[in-house]
This record gives sequence, C-alpha cells and structure tokens, in this order.
Amino acid sequence: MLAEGESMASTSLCAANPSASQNLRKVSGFVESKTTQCSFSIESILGLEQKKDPIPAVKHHRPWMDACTNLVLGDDSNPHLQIPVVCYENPLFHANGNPVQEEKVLKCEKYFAVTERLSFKRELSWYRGRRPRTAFTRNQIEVLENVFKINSYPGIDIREDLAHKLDLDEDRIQIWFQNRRAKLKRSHRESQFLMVKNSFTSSLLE
Amino acid sequence: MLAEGESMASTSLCAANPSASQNLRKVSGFVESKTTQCSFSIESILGLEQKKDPIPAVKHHRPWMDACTNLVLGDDSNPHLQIPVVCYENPLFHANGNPVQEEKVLKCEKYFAVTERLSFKRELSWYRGRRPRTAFTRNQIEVLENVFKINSYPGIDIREDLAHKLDLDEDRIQIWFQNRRAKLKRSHRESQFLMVKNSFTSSLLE
DNA sequence: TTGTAATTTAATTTA
DNA sequence: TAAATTAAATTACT
Repeated sequence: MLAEGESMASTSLCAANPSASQNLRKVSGFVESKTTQCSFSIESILGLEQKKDPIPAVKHHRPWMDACTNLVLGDDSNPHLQIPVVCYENPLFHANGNPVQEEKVLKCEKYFAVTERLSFKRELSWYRGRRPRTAFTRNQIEVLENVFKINSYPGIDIREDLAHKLDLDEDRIQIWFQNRRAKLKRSHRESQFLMVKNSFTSSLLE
Repeated sequence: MLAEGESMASTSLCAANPSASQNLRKVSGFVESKTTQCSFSIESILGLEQKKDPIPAVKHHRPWMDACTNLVLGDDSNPHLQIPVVCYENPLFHANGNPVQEEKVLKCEKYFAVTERLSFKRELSWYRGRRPRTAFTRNQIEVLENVFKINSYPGIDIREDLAHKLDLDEDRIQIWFQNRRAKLKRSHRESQFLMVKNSFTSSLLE
C-alpha cells in the first residue's frame, strides 16, 4: 500500500527553486506560470516546495514503533500506532459535494489536483511514526523548570541524571529543554514588542 | 515520586557544556548562570520552593490586547491556577460574565480611551486573555473548505494568499487548517471505530 | 450542548 | 542547535 505513492510523477514545472516561495510572496497575486522556462512549480504554489520525499531513506530510531512494525492495519487499542488506511475527502468523489461550489468562489487551478496524493502520503509518513505525546507530571515539570532557571543548556550528564531521577528518557529531557528555550525566547521577543508598542501608545496619550 | 528526603547523587547543573556559553549569550534576558563555577545541584533545587518570582512574566503574542492588559501580572507556568487580575469597567462587558470576578478591578483610565473598543471583546475568564473568537463568513469557510479538499497543508505562500483574498490574518488561516485537519482526523477515527464495531456486531449475528 | 476557534506544548523536520 | 511546523490535548466561546 505504501508502494503506491512511490510512483508519483514529478509535478514540478521546473526544478525546485528554494527562492520560489520568496518571489511568490512578492508577486502575491496571480502566480500563473510564466512563459519562460523557469516558472513556479506546482509544489511551490501549493506550499509543498520544501518538502522532500516524505518517507525518508534513513529510518529513525523509533522504539515505540516496534509493536506495530508488522501490522498492516493499525491496532485499535492504540490509536497512536495506527496506520491510517483512509480515504480523505476527495473533491472528485465527494458525496454531497456540490460541483458548482468549486468554480464559484475561487479560481482553484492553482490550488488544484496533483497534490492530493502528496498530502496523503505526507500524512501517512507523519502518522506512521510519531511518538505518543508524553504527559509530564506536575512534579516532573516542576523539577525541569527549576533546573531550567539555573541552566537552560544542561549537558548530557545532567540530562541523563534528570532522566534517571525523573524516570524519563534522556531524549524527552532534551526535547523539553529545546521547547522550553523556544518558549522563553518567544516570550522575550513578544514582551519586547509589547513594551515598544505600549510606550508608543502611551506617548500618544500624553 | 521524588520524596523530600530521597538522596540523590550530587550533580552540578553547570557542568561544562561547550556551546552553552555561546548560546546563553544569544538568549538575552536569561543570562544568569554559567559565570563562575556554580555549585547548584538538583537536590538543592528540588528541596526548596525558595523562589517566588524567578521566571520573568511570560507574555504571549497577543496584539489584540492593549496596554491595559499588559500591566497585569501573571505567571504562565501554571495556567490552570491563574486568576483573573484585570477587569474593565465597561458594564456591557459583564453582561454574561461571571460577577464574582468583578471585585478585582483594575483602572486604566489613561489607556481607556484607546482601548475601549477592544475591551468589549476581551474576556477575562480565569484565564488571561484570549483572542476574540473569529467568526468566519460563509464565503470564507467555503473557500477554505475548497482549498482544504485539495491541499490540507498549505504552505506560507498559499496561506498569505488566502489571507489576502479573504481579508483575514495569515494566523487565522493557519489555525483554521490545523483545526480542520484535527477535525478530519477525528471523524476518520470515529468512522473507523464504527466500521470495526459494525463488523464485530454483524459477526455476532451470523 | 455542539461545533469550533484559540491555546499550549510535545514531537518532528530542516538547515 | 534554532526555527518553523505539526499533532495532540485542552479550553472556552457562540
């Protein structure tokens, strides 16, 4: 079943261009393919330009996937391990879909077709192996937060130590600190933005 | 899980991390540790609840909020325990609100004129501030649904394009697609469940 | 009450 | 590792 997607024909109108998305935004209206040889690929138009083959050649280490490696269908008892054998909504086969809708509102050409299998495949690859979301206990969070206050870049030894003490994988610790740093940075950026905005606003009121 | 008296191996939280000093410099606003050899241990952190205000007030990006709200203090680290600290004097605001919260009133006369219009939509539930719920028009929904059928993972270009065409923020577009994908997945899960259930029931009837 | 917009955060990908 | 993005889970508004 997975092999089906492998035969996906290349839809690029030209070689993938990393700067295409930038240009596209400036053009910002119609992105009809140019008549010259280099135009925007459908992928770039549909926002998929940067996505490589969704099924990576290099298999990551996913111990939590072992249970369902040989399953064709997902195990219902564990939705996280399910491989969706789905028929996502298909505009061509929509039961109650009104074909009139499509032409009415938006010119769909540039959004149209071609990518359906792509996104399907993409979802497949995502659902295939995504670690079940870890739910940290309050105590774990508390410890992690306290450590974070002192050292937001714990080395491997500290992470291992925390992992052992909190009964978590070291990977979880690492990811947690990554996300925590991102959160801190974001909040800092935003508070700065608000400060500037507020001082500006209050200066207007004086 | 980590009892008070539990003995743990002493681990320096500031163990040498080659990239830590560099990265710490980047994260301006949180440059506390990593100066001299510090002797914080996990134990020292776990035992005490010494710090009351260590984490800088985390502010999220909420442009729809005005200066008034930004005066409010709060701790994001535990959103569930947050209490409403800000209230506005507009009686209309409390029309269907919780009267219990009215005691805590924060006066912001200085900013009131500017923010009056926005205050209407600001909800001060026991949470801090939430973007006023966007009410998409039928046409907007229709367009979004049509695009979704074709590409449920629109990239930034399409999102911007849609935002411009539908007169919405790009953020709204992104959130809409996220929620739409979640909805699709949910419905798919449910239909699969029904299929399994039905086949099971019919197998019982044979 | 239901549907869904909004929020938070763990996990993933890319570079 | 940051940055962007995703799914998951939840909150809360209409």
